Amino acid sequence: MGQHSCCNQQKVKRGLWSPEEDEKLIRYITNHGYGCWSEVPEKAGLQRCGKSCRLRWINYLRPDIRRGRFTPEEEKLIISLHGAVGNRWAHIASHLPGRTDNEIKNYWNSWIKKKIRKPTANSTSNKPRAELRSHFGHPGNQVDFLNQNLATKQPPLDQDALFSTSGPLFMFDTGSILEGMRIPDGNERGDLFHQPALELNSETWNVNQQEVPAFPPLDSNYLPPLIESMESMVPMEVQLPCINEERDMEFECLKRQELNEWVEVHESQQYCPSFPFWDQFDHQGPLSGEEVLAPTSSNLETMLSSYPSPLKGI
DNA sequence: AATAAGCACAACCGCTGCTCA
DNA sequence: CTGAGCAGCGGTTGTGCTTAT
Repeated sequence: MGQHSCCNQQKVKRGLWSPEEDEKLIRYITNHGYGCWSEVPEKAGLQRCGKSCRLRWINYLRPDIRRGRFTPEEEKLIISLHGAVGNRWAHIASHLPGRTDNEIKNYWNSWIKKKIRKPTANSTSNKPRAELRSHFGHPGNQVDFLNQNLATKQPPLDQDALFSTSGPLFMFDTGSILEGMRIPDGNERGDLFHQPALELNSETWNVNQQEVPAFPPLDSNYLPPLIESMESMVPMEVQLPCINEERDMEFECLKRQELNEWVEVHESQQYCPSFPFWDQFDHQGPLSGEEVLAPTSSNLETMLSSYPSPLKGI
C-alpha cells in the first residue's frame, strides 16, 4: 500500500483530526481560501497531506455543512436519485445542499444493511437467516451478496444496464418504468442516448402522462425528477436477477418488502408534491431556514462556535 | 459488570480525468 | 503528444460509541 504522492515527502499525521488541527485549517481557509490543496497543510501549519485537508474541509469543516439526521424528503430524494444515477454520490450530494457525498454514501450503505437485515414476518417467510443464506447459495454472507447485486454493482449510466429489464435494479426498475412509456418518435431505447442534448423541462419529462417526447440527456448535470405518484414510480412487476426460481422468490420477497415500506411511508406523509424539490428551498433559504455563514474572517469566531462539538469552547 | 456485536461516521486508499508545461 | 501534478470520486477500512447478551 503506497502512500499518496502528496504525502510522500513529509511526515504526515493520520487518523482523527484534533480540535487544534481543525481550528488551524478553518482559520487558514477562512483567511486565504484553499486554492491549491497541496500547499494548504504547509501554509496552515498542519502535519497533514493536502488530500486529507481537503477531505476534512469538505466533509466536516465547511460552514455550510448540514448535519444531523436525514429528513424523509432527503431520504426520498437520495433514493430517487440513486435509482437514476446509481452510486454517483457526488452527483447525488450536489442536489442535497449541505450534505456531503461521504455522508450520503455512509447513510446509504448503512440504510441498505439495515433494510436487508430487518426481518419481517410476511416477507421472508420467517426463514432463519442461515437458511436464507443457503438459499442464495452464496459462500459469503447475504448482506454482501445483496449489496453486490442491488447496490454497489449497479452501473448507473451504462445505457444497456440502465434499460435492461433483466438485470438487478434496486428499488426502481428504470427499465420497466421506461418500458411503459410511449416514445413518440419511435426510437429504440438505446438510440435515445445518441440524440443531441435536449433541454429538459417539466413538459419533456412528464411521468404522470406516461409519455415523453424525448428522453432527457443523462449528463452530469441532469437531475432526474422526483416522480409525483407512487403508482407511476413503483413498477407493479419487480424484475429480479435470474439466478434460479427459488432465489428469485427470495429476491421478490425482499423487493416487495422494500416496496411495501416505501408505499407506507409515502402514504403516511405529505411528500414533496412537485418535482423541483429544491426550488422550494431556494425561496426559503437553506434547509430548515438556517442561514449559511459566509466564510469571512470577520465572522470566524461565530463560525467556530457553530462547529461540531470538538471545536466548541475553543 | 464484562464482553461481544452492531452501528454510525470519519478518514484513508487507489483510481480516474483534467490541466498545463 | 506526453507525462507530471493535482482535484475529485467511489470503495473500503478504522474507530469509538451504543446496545445486547
